[in-house]
Amino acid sequence: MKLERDFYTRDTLTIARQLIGKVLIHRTDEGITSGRIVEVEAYIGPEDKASHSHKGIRTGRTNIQYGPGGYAYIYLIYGMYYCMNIVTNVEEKPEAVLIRALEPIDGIELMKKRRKTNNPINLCNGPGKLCTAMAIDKQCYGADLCGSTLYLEDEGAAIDQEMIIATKRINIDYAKEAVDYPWRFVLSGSRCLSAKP
DNA sequence: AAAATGATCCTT
DNA sequence: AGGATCATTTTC
Repeated sequence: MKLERDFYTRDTLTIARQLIGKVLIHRTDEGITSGRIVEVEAYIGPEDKASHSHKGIRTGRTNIQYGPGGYAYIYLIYGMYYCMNIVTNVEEKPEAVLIRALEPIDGIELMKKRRKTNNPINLCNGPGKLCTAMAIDKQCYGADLCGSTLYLEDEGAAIDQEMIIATKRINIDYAKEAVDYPWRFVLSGSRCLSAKP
C-alpha cells in the first residue's frame, strides 16, 4: 500500500522510526528501482544545529521543507552526490528525514549499471549511493511522494520494534550539542547499512 | 563579486 | 588519511 499524506504530516521522530522497513520506489524511463529502507536520520528544523533549516533558514534550497510533509527534499553534497530526504510534519515546520541506506529489491541490474559495481550490498548502503542507484537527482526536488513516480509503500510485514536501533547521526561534527542526539535509526543486523550502528 | 562550506564516496 | 568537485550559502 502506498503511503498517503497523513503518514507524512506527523511528528518527525515517529515517522523516522516507522520509515524503517518501508519500500522506496522510483519509476523512470530506464526502468523501476526499489529498495527497503534500513537506515534514516531525522533533521528537526530550527532547533537542530545539524539541519539545513537551522534557525529557520529559508532559502531556495530549504524552501520545500517549509511546506507540508510528503515531498522530496533533494540536495547536492560535496559538489558530487545527491541526498534524498522526506519532508515531514505540517507547513511551517521545516523538518525532514534523510534516507541513508536501502536493501535493493527491484531493478538491481539497473542499479549495478548506474553504480558501476556488481556487489549488491554496495549499491544503496549510503545516501549518495542510493540516489545514484535509483537515479534520484535535482529533477526530483519537490516531488510529491503521494504521486506515482517517486513514492513509498508499506510491505505489510511490521518490523519488530526491538530490531530498530537509535544512534548518533553520521558526519555532523560541526553541529555542537546536536552531535549527540540519537536521531539515526537503523534496522539491526542489515547488511546494507552505511556504517556500523 | 568572492570565499567558504559541506547530512559523501572512493582511492591510497 | 586525503582528494575530488561545485551548487548553494555566507560574507565582504
